[in-house]
This record gives sequence, C-alpha cells and structure tokens, in this order.
Amino acid sequence: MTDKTPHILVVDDDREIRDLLSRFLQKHGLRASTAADGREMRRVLGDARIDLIVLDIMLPGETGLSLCAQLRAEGGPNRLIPIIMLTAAGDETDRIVGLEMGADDYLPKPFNPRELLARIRAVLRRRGGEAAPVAGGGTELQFTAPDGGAWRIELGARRVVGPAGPVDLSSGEFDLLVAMAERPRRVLSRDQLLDLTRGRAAQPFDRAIDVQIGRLRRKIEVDPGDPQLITTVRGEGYLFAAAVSRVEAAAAS
Amino acid sequence: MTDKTPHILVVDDDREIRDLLSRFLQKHGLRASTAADGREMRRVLGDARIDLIVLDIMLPGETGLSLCAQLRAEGGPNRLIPIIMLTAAGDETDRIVGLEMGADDYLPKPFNPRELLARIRAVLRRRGGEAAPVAGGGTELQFTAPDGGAWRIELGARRVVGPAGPVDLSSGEFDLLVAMAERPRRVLSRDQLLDLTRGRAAQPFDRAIDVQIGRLRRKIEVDPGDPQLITTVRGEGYLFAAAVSRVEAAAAS
DNA sequence: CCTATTTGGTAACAGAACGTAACAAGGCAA
DNA sequence: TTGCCTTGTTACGTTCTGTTACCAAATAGG
Repeated sequence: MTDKTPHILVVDDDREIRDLLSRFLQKHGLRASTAADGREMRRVLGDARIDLIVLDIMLPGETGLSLCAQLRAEGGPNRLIPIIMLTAAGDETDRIVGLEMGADDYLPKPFNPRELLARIRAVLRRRGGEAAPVAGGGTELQFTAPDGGAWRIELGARRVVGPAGPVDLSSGEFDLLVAMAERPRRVLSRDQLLDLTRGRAAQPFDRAIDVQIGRLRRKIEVDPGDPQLITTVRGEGYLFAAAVSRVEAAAAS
Repeated sequence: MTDKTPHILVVDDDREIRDLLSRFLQKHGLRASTAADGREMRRVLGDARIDLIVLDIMLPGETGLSLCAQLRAEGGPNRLIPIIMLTAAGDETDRIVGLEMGADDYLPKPFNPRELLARIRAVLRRRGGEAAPVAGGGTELQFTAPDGGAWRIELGARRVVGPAGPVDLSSGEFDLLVAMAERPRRVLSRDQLLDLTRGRAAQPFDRAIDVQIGRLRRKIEVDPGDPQLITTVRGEGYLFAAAVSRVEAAAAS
C-alpha cells in the first residue's frame, strides 16, 4: 500500500504526559499507543507493530535505560525499533548512557511537543528504508463482520480469509479492502480511495471506485444487496464499519 | 459533509476583536460565530456544527487553557474540534502548555489577521485528510424510548439498533437522528438541524427537515402518527424526548 | 362558538447520487 | 497470436432527498 502511518509507543509513568503526547502525535498524523512501565511496554510490543518508542528514562521498576538495553540485546523483531529517550533536564550522564545503550535520540524534559514530533519524523526518515519491509511481512488485519464472521487480511501474502475460507480477490479489490480496513469507521471519499489505491485523483464523473466497491461487496458481504461491512455515506463516500485490529502474526526468527 | 464552508467560532472577551475577526473571516469565505466567554462558547457549540475554534487564552472566568483542556477531556462530539490559541506575545509557557492541552496551533497577539487565516486553512487541511483518532470509533449513544424499547446508535459504524434489531436508515436520516440524540431534551430549530446535518442555512420556506423528520419517525417511532421520541414544538422546532447516555464501547489495543 | 390564519404532516414529483450490467481496453500467460 | 482476467467507462435502473402542494391541526380573533 502507499504509506502506513507510523505507530509510536509512548512509555511514561505520568498518565497526563502519556495522554497529552498520544493525542498530540495522533493529531499530527501518527498512530500512538501508551504504556506506563516496562511490563505494559512489552505487552503492546507483542500486540502491535510499533515503529518507534518514546521512552522516559525515569520509570518505576525497571528504568528506561535498562529497558532500552534489554530491547537491543534480545533477538526478536523488536531489537531494531528506534527509541527516543526522555531525560531529566541537563543530565549529561543519562544522555550519554542512553545513546550508548542504543537510543536513537534523546530529548531533555521539559520539551516542546513539536520538537519531539520533529525528532520522531527525523528518526523515522533515517530508519525508514530498512525497517519497513520486515515489519509488513507477517502483519495481519483482523476484524469481525456485523454478522459475526471472522476475517483476516494477511498483508504480506496479500491473502484474505473469511469465515468460509480464503476469498479470491483481484489485486485492485485487495488494495481497496486494505485501504478501508486500515481506516475503519471513517468516511473515505472516492477521491481519497482513488488516491490510496491507485495514486491518482478523481475525474469529474469518475465511477471507478463505485464499481470496484460493488465488486468487492459481492465477494465479502453476506448480502451484497444490503451491505453491512462497507456502507455508503451518501454524498461523502464509503465507510468500513467493523472494528479492526492489527496483529503481528507469529513469525519464525 | 464534504466541503461546506467551514464554520469558525471566535472566542474572545474583546468585542471589537470578535467583530473584526468575524467579519474578516466571513469576507474570506468562511462562516464565523463569536462567543465572549466559556459559557457562550458552550452554547454555540451546542447549537451549531463548528469546524474550528479560535480561542483567546485570556478570558474572564475560565481561561482559554482550561476550556481547551475541558473540551479535549470530555467525550462529546466536540472533543476533536481543532483549536487555535491566541496567546500573549512571547509567552513561551502559555504556548507550550496550550499545545500540550491539545491545541492544534497558536498565534501570539498581536497578530495579522491574514496570518490567522493562513493557519486556520492549514489546520483545516491537516484535519481533513488525516487519520482521525480511532477514539470516536467505538462510541455509542444509548437511550430508552418512552415505550421502554432499548436503542443503540453506533456512531463509528453508522448503525442503529432498536428493540427489534438493526434499523435501516438512510444517510440523511442517520445524520438527523444523531444530531438530535446528541442534544436530547432541547428544542432544536429547523435552522439548527439543517446546519448540523447538512451544514447549510434554511431558506424561507424550507421544509426539508420536516419531511426528513417524518421519514425518520416512520422508522423509529412505535406509532408514527403519535410520535413519542421526536416531538414537535410548534413554532420552534423538534425535540428528542429520551435521555441519552454516551458509552465508550470496549476497544482493543 | 365559529372562522381565518398559521403551522406542521405527508403524498407526489423531480433531480441527484448510487448500484450494477454490459462493454471495451489493456495486461499477461500460454 | 489467442484467450483469460482485470479494470475503467458508459448507460440505465433504483434509491434518496429536497420541493411543492394540499390537507389537517392548532391558534388567534372575533
């Protein structure tokens, strides 16, 4: 697909900072999850594909430094996730140790959220090339249709499995389904969908998306005449109605 | 609502600034309303669909900061409205706190109206194409009809479930129902409802809302001839009679 | 109490938006 | 090349929505 929005994990014991940062990042086009300590951090890392960790150095239990060192030392797919450390103001020691532990950048507290955002973008850009191909490999989108059917989209294999077994989608239908399932419960205009799936803009009387939506519905809706999964929002576009979770499929290392 | 002209709310205690800004914005193709303090702001937010708030940080009573924080903290539909803060010149603290509170941008006073306009456009553009936080995705409105029937409106999936199972509403009917259910037990004029659902103002003999109310009643009232849920207030508008509770549906990750 | 006027309900209609069948153009493999 | 598959375009039927018109109900004025 064109560009998955990067997923940032904020690890900080101060709930307020977590929430503020997470909202701030989301507002600027990133996905964000939060964790209060090392234990939660590991849970999230197991459940989602994280592109970057913002890690407070002062944490209850294990410190950010030791978490950072552990991550770098272990062998899993998490070993290469970029880390930005939040350090106490002017603490030169922390900063140096942090960088030695393998952090990609550090930021002294208190900081301007915009500066953090800029550094996140810089690190992602730096890391961009290498991390992406591995990440998408075993990732799945899972959702439950309104009728209860369980669905799985294997992004890497470009394969879709419905309640009655694999569903044979064309390449364009697959792209369209992924574009919608990655943005569930949002109205997506024809223009957006064209841009996401074909990288082009809509012409005045462009019906390409309508037709493709129709074809997709015929293959994944229980009753294509009364679609429940991909609904039409008159005058605006289409909407993927199910809740979608992104799951990192078990991968041999 | 695709591209109706955006509606900006200017909150400032200085009447002159309010009027000047409001005229300036209108002259440049935006709709504008004004409020002198937090109380008025909330009134306007309840009455109209606002696309962006320009919020002075110095206000009598509650400050702009606390209003901003409150908006972000609450669960209603207003939580996601972009905010541009007006701060005192060179006050770095205000600016950072403002951003942390969830403001989208800030502008130090005194400012050039054109710059404000440019920032408004920038924020609206960002908001438009961006991944809306999935936060609102699982939110539901629940209410009990006067006859005891339990109802549920799934905002993200744009789905309505009545006592006898899912109810098939058209897009416009759904928008209208949501507009009313989000403002229960208040009289809403036809003008307000048109603004909330279609983003447009009423024409002299506009009966669009009456007709749509009729269609909605036929689908959700027990006896459409004697409506109990959406009642008519002669000479004023319509009223959603049930008490509504907003429920955050359980969400993974 | 009766009538005139205003206001709301709704059927009927027309235009717009959407669904989809049929067709044509292009890509790819045999 | 032929044949198959995919995808965009066109055309037409269906659904949705705003407007108009007419009727009923509520209100006001006598």
